[in-house]
Formats: sequence, C-alpha cells, structure tokens
Amino acid sequence: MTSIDLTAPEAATPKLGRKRDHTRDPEILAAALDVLAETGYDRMTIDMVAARAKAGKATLYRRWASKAELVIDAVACMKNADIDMANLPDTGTLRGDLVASIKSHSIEDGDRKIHVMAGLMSMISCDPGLADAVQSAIVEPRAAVNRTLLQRAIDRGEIPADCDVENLSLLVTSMAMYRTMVQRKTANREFLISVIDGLLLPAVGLRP
Amino acid sequence: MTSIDLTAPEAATPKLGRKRDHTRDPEILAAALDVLAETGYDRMTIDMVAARAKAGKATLYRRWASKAELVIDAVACMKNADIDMANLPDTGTLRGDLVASIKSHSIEDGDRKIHVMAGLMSMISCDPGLADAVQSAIVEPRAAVNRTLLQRAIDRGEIPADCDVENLSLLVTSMAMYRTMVQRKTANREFLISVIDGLLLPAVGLRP
DNA sequence: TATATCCGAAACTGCAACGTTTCGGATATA
DNA sequence: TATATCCGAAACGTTGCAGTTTCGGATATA
Repeated sequence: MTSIDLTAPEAATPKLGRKRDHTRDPEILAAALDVLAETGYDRMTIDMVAARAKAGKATLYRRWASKAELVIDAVACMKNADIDMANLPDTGTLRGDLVASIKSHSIEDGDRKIHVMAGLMSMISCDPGLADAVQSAIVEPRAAVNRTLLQRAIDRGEIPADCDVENLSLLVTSMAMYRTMVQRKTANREFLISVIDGLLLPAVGLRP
Repeated sequence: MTSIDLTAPEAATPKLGRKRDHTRDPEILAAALDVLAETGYDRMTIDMVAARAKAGKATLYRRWASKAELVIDAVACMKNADIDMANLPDTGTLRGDLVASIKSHSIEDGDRKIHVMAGLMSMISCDPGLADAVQSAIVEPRAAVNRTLLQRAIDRGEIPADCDVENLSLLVTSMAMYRTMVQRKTANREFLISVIDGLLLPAVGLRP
C-alpha cells in the first residue's frame, strides 16, 4: 500500500542483482503532488507524473499498483513538510506567535496544500481512506499549531478561557481555503494578517 | 450557450409540427446539479443526468452542445434559488438578522451549493467562464446578504464602523465550506450558530 | 385527420487514458 | 567478470465516456 511496505524484504528474495533505488521515491511523489495541484486528480495522468519526474511509466507501476495508491502515498508523505510542533514560536503574545508562524515558506507550503486539496475534492468523497490521509497529513497539523498557540494564550491569561478554541483554530485556514479555491486569489501574507487582525484577535477580545 | 439562447426563434424556422418542450429544461438542469453534487464533474456522465431526468441522452444534446455547457447553464440557473435580497430579515439586532437568515431551507440549499462547488473544483481552474458563473451564482449572493446585514448594524451604531466587513461577510460561508468539504461533517443549524456566536459576534465586540 | 417535429431508447463511432508489456542499455552484486 | 535486476522509452490492448445517429412512437399544429 505505502512506499514503506515496498521496502520490506520478501520471504524468498534472491540476493543477486541490482536492488531497487528507493532514493528516487520522494522525487516521484513530489512530482505527483505537483501534477495533482495543477490539474486535479481526474485530469492527472500517470504519464504526466512520469514525465515530470523524468522517469518511465513502468517505473511508477513497479512501485505503486495504481494511480490511486500513488496519490494516497504522495499525500501521506507530505505530512509535516513545514510544521514543527516541537519548536513553535513563543513570543509572549498571541499575535506575536501567530504572525511568527507565518513564514514565507509556510505560506507557499500552505498554498500548495490547498491546491492539492482542491485537486482531490472530487475523489475525496469516494475514497474514505483518502479523506483520512488528507485529514491527518494536511488539515490536522495546521489546526494543531493554532490550537496550541490559543491554549497558551488562555493559560497565560491573555484571552478568556471560554473562547471557542475549536472554531478559532480553523478560522485562518478556512478563510485561506475560501480565498484560494473560490475567489481565485492568493492567500498571501497581507491577507493572512488581515484575517488575524480583523477577525481572530477581535474575536478573542484583543485589539491589534 | 445558455438555455435562454436556445429559446430564441431562428430566422427561417418552419412553423409546422411540434415545438420543443422547454418546460422540462429546469428538471434536466436540476438533475445535472444533483449528479454534479454527488459525483463531481469528471465522474459525472451525460447518461447519469439523462437517467436522473428520465430523458434520453439525445434530448440533452439537442439542447446543450456539450457536457461543459450543460454544467455552466445549470450553475447559472441556480442563481438566487433561496436568497431574496429585497426581503431580508430586519429584527433590529445583528444577531437576530443573522439567525433569521438561517432558515432550514437555506441550510439545505447552502449545503447543496457547497457540494456543487466541490464537484466543480477540479474543473474551475481550467475554465474561467465557469469560475465566473460560480462566483456570481453561488458565492456572491450569500456574501451580499451578510454584507448588507453588517452594514445595517454599522448604520444603527450597533457595531463599530471600522470593522472588517469584507472578511466578516465571508466568515460563515468559509467555515461552512471547510466543515463540509474537509471535515466531511454537515454544516447544520447548530454549527452555523456556533460560528456566529463564537466568532462573528465576538469579532465585532458583541456578546451573544 | 395529416404531417412535421418532437420524444426516449439504444446502438454506434472515436478518442483518450489506464494499466501492461517488451525492448535495449545501464549498473550494482557476487 | 558474469549475472540478475534495475532503468527509461515506447508500443499495445482494454475500458469508459463524449458525442452522433437511428429507430418507433407520441403529440402539437394546420
């Protein structure tokens, strides 16, 4: 199912000959994500991915049984590309933490994730496994960051303890997704800060 | 292009014989939207729509030149299915107006619109005309309602004049879209009110 | 009533992409 | 060095759907 399974040695494997080069797997998966983000799942073809990765189509089919498995693996392997829960910003204020978590790299990465999700939208309702992969690899990590930052602000008494942490932690991502998917505009730094200053902070009783 | 164009009389049309029955067009378009919302654009087939509408495939191709035109027409014709700008609620408070605008019918309609958008996600990045149709038929009408209700609240001095009306007017829809598309949960009345009371009203300085 | 056009059902064509397979050449292991 | 497996390229068969056409039957117009 996953690329990890493919690395497992089989019972009666002959030991002679060349071994498969798994160092190229990440390149192929990255190429798959690129094509997915640009064209969407249904219009994406294996040939596109192979061409992008400068690999033969046969090479891909040697490693993944189908287009669906390739995509699921690609999504699963994009987990935590930019998010480091163990090393969150700690500036002393909620606004400082939120703004510090918007590095230019994480903006690009977030944008990419949104486009990948858009490409998976039609497929996601059919395959529950894919929905789970998207949930744990794309959605949940980002929400966890915001949830932690909000909880810290509560703990230090900066914001009221009875505020709606769950909805608040999804606010910025929801607005970014809407802007990207529906309005077809980029969720750039300026926009993200306008959401923080215009919606999130006022909602917890802070004036930026 | 549109069903309206198809009703236009042609120059040298013979006057004899049976005329095309356009009273069934809305049924066919509604069937197209149903299939679109359920299966997505790429997996949707003309046969599905024909079967749903209990019509022949040839009948559909007599009226729309292609699958794309059928879908664009269907989206355009769902304009304002539930929204009546001339008859907005006016309860005297922002919360009253917002809650009053969430009738059970408009919840279902909003849910349907979100599923239609999800089905169009992959296609929407290819066809700019489709993006415009979605924008004016699905997205903008709902935002306009919220924008008006917020502006009224400003005019009567209920909320500060410098609040972020543009982002605020997209807040509920964004959260509903996120919940439906990503979390695969229904954006029911309880959820919508939790967004209003937990995010929107606090963000404009009101305590529900 | 006679006729022209409609209708739905179903068979058909064309095409695009999936997934498979084969090929010659390269390369790591024994 | 010998061999087994890798690699990328390219051809192939199959499938599924878009779009077309044909058919018998129904229906509104004259």
